[in-house]
Amino acid sequence: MSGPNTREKIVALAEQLIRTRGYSGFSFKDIAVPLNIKNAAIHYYFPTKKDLGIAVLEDIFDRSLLAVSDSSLTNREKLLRFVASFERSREKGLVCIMGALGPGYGSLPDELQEAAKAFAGKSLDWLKETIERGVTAGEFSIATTPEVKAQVMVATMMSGLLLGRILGDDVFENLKNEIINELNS
Amino acid sequence: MSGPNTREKIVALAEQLIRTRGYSGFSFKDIAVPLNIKNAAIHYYFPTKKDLGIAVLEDIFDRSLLAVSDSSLTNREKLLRFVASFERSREKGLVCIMGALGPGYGSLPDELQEAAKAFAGKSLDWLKETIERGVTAGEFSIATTPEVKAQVMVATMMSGLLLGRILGDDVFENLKNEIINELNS
DNA sequence: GTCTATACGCTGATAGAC
DNA sequence: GTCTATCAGCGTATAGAC
Repeated sequence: MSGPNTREKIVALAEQLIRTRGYSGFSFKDIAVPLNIKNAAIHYYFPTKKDLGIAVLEDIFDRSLLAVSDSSLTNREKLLRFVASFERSREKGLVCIMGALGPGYGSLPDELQEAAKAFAGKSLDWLKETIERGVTAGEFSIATTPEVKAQVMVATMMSGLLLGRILGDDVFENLKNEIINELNS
Repeated sequence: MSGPNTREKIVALAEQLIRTRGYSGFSFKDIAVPLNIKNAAIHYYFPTKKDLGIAVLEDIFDRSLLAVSDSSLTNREKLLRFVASFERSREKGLVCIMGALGPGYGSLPDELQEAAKAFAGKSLDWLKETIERGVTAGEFSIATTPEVKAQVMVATMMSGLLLGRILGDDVFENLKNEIINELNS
């Protein structure tokens, strides 16, 4: 009924669920029903829930790298794309994956914790290097180290999504603009 | 066995659980077992899980107001106390309550969503006013409006806790210091 | 106030047919 | 690949005894 790309549909829906309810907040049923499959079909692709979680993390990482690795872009443009990706999340009502996994982090399966840690580390490394290059190229300036600036950027955008959910779009917009404005100096 | 303050013990443990695992990540059993009571005893105090969640939120709000409402403090000192409260959370491995509820916000019971919204709104209002007064009194200066500055402050501290969990204390320290440094200008 | 007992749907997961 | 059938355990919640 659902074709040969069931696996991808499962991952896509699982991502959405994790990013709206958290890892402990979704079940196999939440995937099986909308996709018109049985939970046994999910287990065929992903032996355990943890495996599904890891697949989601890998999928997000691949896509976010792709969205941002166009070498014809300036470093400033890359960072703006990074910010824009949070804006698209906001529009869909999703929080970022780190924001989704952070609260329950300590009670996640070990492998999933490691995957999340690797994801976060690689994201911050990419940001740091992009900021570093942008500064060297004179595209913008920063008031602190590239590393701390990278942390401030994710922290602000991540919380923008979280607070935006609770308090409304204005908060997200304000936070986003703070980051963009600082990229113009 | 547990005396007349069972209710308070339940709320205290529930708070800890919500702030380590999220609302959907803890169960009545997680409370009953360590407290040596039966889950029926919890239901005696809190008819539903949602009621317990709301009680936790109210408890946190009362305590955080108390910690910060000493009128002999300068506004700058009050803000530093606000920052320090996140530091204590960090030491205990807890995220802030907004960070804990944000990810699953849309799937929380309606009443709990409203309580969280009210909590967040009141916290930001207090911050905004304290910042405003501090600026007027010449205790420090800000580069944006008090409202946006308040949002930046919570956002940074909140994410500090979330990212700190995944990536380690350094990240939290960096983020915290960014906020403190800006209070020295 | 706290317990025992119980309801009953949901949970992640498995075995085996097709 | 997907299904049916089934599992043991956990989830919140209730009734009624003490």
